[in-house]
Amino acid sequence: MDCNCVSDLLLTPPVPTLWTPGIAFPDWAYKPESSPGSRQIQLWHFILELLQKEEYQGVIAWQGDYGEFVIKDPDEVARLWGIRKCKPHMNYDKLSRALRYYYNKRILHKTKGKRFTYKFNFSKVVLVNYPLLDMASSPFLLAQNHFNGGTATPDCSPVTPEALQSLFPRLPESGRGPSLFERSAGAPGPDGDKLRLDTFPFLSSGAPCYSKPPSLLGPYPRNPAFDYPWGFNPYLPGAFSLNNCPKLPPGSLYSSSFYPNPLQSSLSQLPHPFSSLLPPGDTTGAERGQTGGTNGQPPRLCIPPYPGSVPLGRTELGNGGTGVGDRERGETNTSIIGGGLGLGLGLGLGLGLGGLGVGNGGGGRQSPSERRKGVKQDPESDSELEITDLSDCSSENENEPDFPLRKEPGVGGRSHLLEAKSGGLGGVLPPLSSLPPPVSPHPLKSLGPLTPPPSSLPPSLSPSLSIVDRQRETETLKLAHS
DNA sequence: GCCGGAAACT
DNA sequence: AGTTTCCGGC
Repeated sequence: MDCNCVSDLLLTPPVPTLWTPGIAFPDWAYKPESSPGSRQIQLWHFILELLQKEEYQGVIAWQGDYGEFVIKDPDEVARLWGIRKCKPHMNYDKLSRALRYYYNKRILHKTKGKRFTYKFNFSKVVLVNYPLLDMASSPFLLAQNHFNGGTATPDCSPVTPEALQSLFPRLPESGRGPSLFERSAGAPGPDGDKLRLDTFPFLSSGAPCYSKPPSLLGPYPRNPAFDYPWGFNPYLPGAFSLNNCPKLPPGSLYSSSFYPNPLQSSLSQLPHPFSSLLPPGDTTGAERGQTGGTNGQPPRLCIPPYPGSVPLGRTELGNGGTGVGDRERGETNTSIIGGGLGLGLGLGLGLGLGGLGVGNGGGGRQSPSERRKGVKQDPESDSELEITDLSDCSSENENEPDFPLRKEPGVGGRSHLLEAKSGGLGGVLPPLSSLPPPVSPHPLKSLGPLTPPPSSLPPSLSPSLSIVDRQRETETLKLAHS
């Protein structure tokens, strides 16, 4: 029997579902071209997913520093992961091994001295998620530099609303609070909207812009405020569902209602350093702990007051950065945008969101005991087997027992929990009380699906294209169009 | 508990 | 590639 995990649901209907407005992780993020199974959820995705859900707070939760989380119930997390991956024998030991592989990738690192505590390197996560982002011209980068306190170079042109618009042509309009756009009279709709720059205070900067940001050239001193400048927004409703192992109606997993308006949520949850720059009146309703949820759900984010604004600037970071070298270990929290960009531009954004191996099932895989000479008993024996909603999640090996199941916290109620009306974001935001320390959300993340690659587009416009190629192509197309 | 090598699996 | 599985070592 096959394991109907996420991949199955994601693979058919190819793109549309994935491009549902508001989806946190666009289709391309899953690197469909990389391998047949590239859409399978990755562990860190899963971790983030758990982290953002209140029902799993007792299992795993943000704690401590930015991006730091504690696995309160390792066994349970492992079990859930096992369910997701259809690996009945998953345990914390194995899961943690997988987590350790993230050390090298700079996605995670261990918080030394704290049991079961890890920390996300959000910028890496972001980079991984935004391979298409033109970092070279992205004003966001500038912001980063600004926040890093770099020095200016003369050749910076301002970021115009038009520029932003071109960068993020599909920025949706937020449903509540200050709109991200100002409608231009003549041209309603996305194309007629102008991005409200005041909504992106962090984009502006009178400060310096760099032809080559220092932060890209190497590690920079740790500054808590900038640890995760483009952090993955742990508050964002997940792009994943815990229970996609069982057959569920696709809608329950990826319907637009499942996701909040990412733009709104992201922007309203500006990264810590940026959020502090928000104009007092410009934080969206979601902020300041208002009850603002459109669905009556409490807002889940808290944006600090706005100390002032900064002028705009644009940078020309043509060549991104240098590669990042060494792995980050321990508490040293370096990297971030610098390293990330370097990796992204230099290495072609190596990490993909997608895992490999389509759901799968099948396979004539040897059992561990067969594989190894040593006969080792699986600690998770069949003794406590139970079956719940894993019915469709067969083990990869017919001989293997099913999952030892415990109750799944809120699995059933999650979808409604996460429900958010399109355009509204409050609904999915976690309650302030459950907020981890302000972690930087990633504004771009929501902008992500800059444009779902229309099926009509030439194949070359596929996500697999390099940033540069893509850019060129896009421009070419534009020209052709005009 | 945590680490990371090694090999296998998808 | 991203785990999964196992394992020896600290």
